[in-house]
Parts: sequence; C-alpha cells; structure tokens
Amino acid sequence: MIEIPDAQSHRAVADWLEIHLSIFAASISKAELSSYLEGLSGDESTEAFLSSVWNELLSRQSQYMRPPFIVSERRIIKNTAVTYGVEYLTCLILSLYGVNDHDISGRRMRSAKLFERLSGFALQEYLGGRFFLFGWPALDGTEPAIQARIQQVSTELNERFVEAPAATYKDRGVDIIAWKPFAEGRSCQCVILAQCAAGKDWRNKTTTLPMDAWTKYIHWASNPIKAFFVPCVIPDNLWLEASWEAGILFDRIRIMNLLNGGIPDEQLNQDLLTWTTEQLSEHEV
DNA sequence: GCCGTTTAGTTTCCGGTGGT
DNA sequence: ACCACCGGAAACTAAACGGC
Repeated sequence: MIEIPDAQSHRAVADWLEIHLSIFAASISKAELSSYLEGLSGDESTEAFLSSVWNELLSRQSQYMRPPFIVSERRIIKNTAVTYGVEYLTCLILSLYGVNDHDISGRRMRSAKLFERLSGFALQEYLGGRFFLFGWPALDGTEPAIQARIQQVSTELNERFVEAPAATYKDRGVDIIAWKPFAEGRSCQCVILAQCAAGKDWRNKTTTLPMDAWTKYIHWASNPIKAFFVPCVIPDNLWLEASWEAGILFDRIRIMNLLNGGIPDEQLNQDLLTWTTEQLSEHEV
C-alpha cells in the first residue's frame, strides 16, 4: 500500500489508483476504495466524490492508447495485457507527490532532470527527429555556460547564432530543443523549444519561455514553436488556456502514448528504476 | 464561506563573478 | 588560485483575490 497525499482531490485519488493497480493490487472495488478513504479522513466519502474518481479514470482509459487499467461499474481492474516501462511509474509518482530530490548511493538524483530526460525521448518520438537537453543544470559532459550551449545548438541545427544572453542566465526557460533535420542538412526546419515542469506548480510556468528573446539569440530560418511537458494529466477545463500559453502540451497521456516501445536508453531506464524504487519505499505505508 | 487561481516569499542548488 | 558572494532556476507554501 502507498499513501494518498490529498484524499480530497479526485484527480489525486485517480493517480493513486493508477499506482496502486500498477504495483500493489490486481483490482480494487468502489467499496474498498470508499472504506480506505474513510479510514484516512474519518469521514465517509460521498457517492458523488467516488463517481468523480470513476469518471476521471474512465476518461483516462479512453485516452490511453493502451490503457493500463479497465474501469467497470463497481471495480477497476489492472489491464494485464499492458505493461508499461518504468517511465509510467516515474510520471505517476511525480504527478502525485511532486518533486522530491535526495541522494541515492552518494549520487544526487534530480527528479526534474530525470523527467526532462524522459520527455526528450517522447518529443523525439513525436517529431521523428533529434533532441538536445538544454535545461539547467547541464548534463555531465556538456558545456555549462549558456553561450557555449546555444552556439553548440545552432551549429548542430545549421541555424545562425547571433548573440547569447548574459552569462548569468542558465537556460532561459528552455529544457529541450528538438528538431527534424532534412537529409541535406541546411537550415529551415521544424524546431521545438520545450519546457518541462515536473512539480505541482506547473500552472505557474506556462508563460515563462521568452520566445522573442530566443529569436534574438539565433536567427532561425523558420521560427521554432513551443511545447510544454508535465507528468500529470491536464484536466479539460485547463487544456485550451494552457495550450495558448505554453504551446503544444505533452501530459502523461501523450507521453505514455508516444513512449509505446519504452525508452531506448539503458542508463536512463536504470536511473528511473533506482529513483522510483527509492520513492516508493519512502511513500509506502 | 468555499474553492481555485495568482502572487510573493522561501529554500536549495550550482555555476559565474570579482576581490584578495 | 582560491573563495565568498551573487543570481537564475525549480520547487513548495501561504496569503490575497475573485467568482459561485
């Protein structure tokens, strides 16, 4: 069993059920959920609340290309025909508990950085192109200075570097730069500047990518478009406004639908496995 | 009054900066 | 060359605000 941080929120309970079914149980009934929630809060949960949880999961089931669970009238059942990789659990834990960094065997595991790395592969899958992890702190083996990184990107993309922001800037809101190159390698191509928000405050970050500034650093032959990655499922009532602010949205539904075949990076899979194991033991009750 | 959104304040991390 | 300090970035929290 794993703890529920916010038993009043139907989305949090829906996230919890996704984790519960992917690790701890083959199925759970509405009555079992109800008595478990009652044990936490003392109050009996209303039928209205339980059915809002059910509706949320029904909606998610219809949007996952390969739904990891099946919702019926009184019971939710794990879909044993579907096994997702560790990236699924990573998104769920980030969505439910937020970001929580700590050291694992002497190595700092940054949750936001792990999410950024897995988002890179989802974006690559979407675009059918390549990606560059631009976010701060720079990956090991990457130049930390922002000017060097921007120059590196413009060289790889064959776009024209003009000037860099002041050296105090870290990533100017951009965590991933993805592009779809042409075979002959000239400039003028589809480029996406993406931002990742792994934490619960993602709503505050949809407007923080200064696209105008980015068109001054690099004179793109064709201007880039924006994208935004979150580990949660973005609710319908926020979808359009968030899109208008942040560009193409990638929430857990889309990330999982894109990473159908898993992540083609052994080191990242290993890091995610280490991180999720640690997180689960921390939240187990 | 309740609920969700917005804003400001705080914490932590980690390079760059500039003084010794 | 070293080191204290500065400031961007990510995240969380609490307080303020406004609609139902």
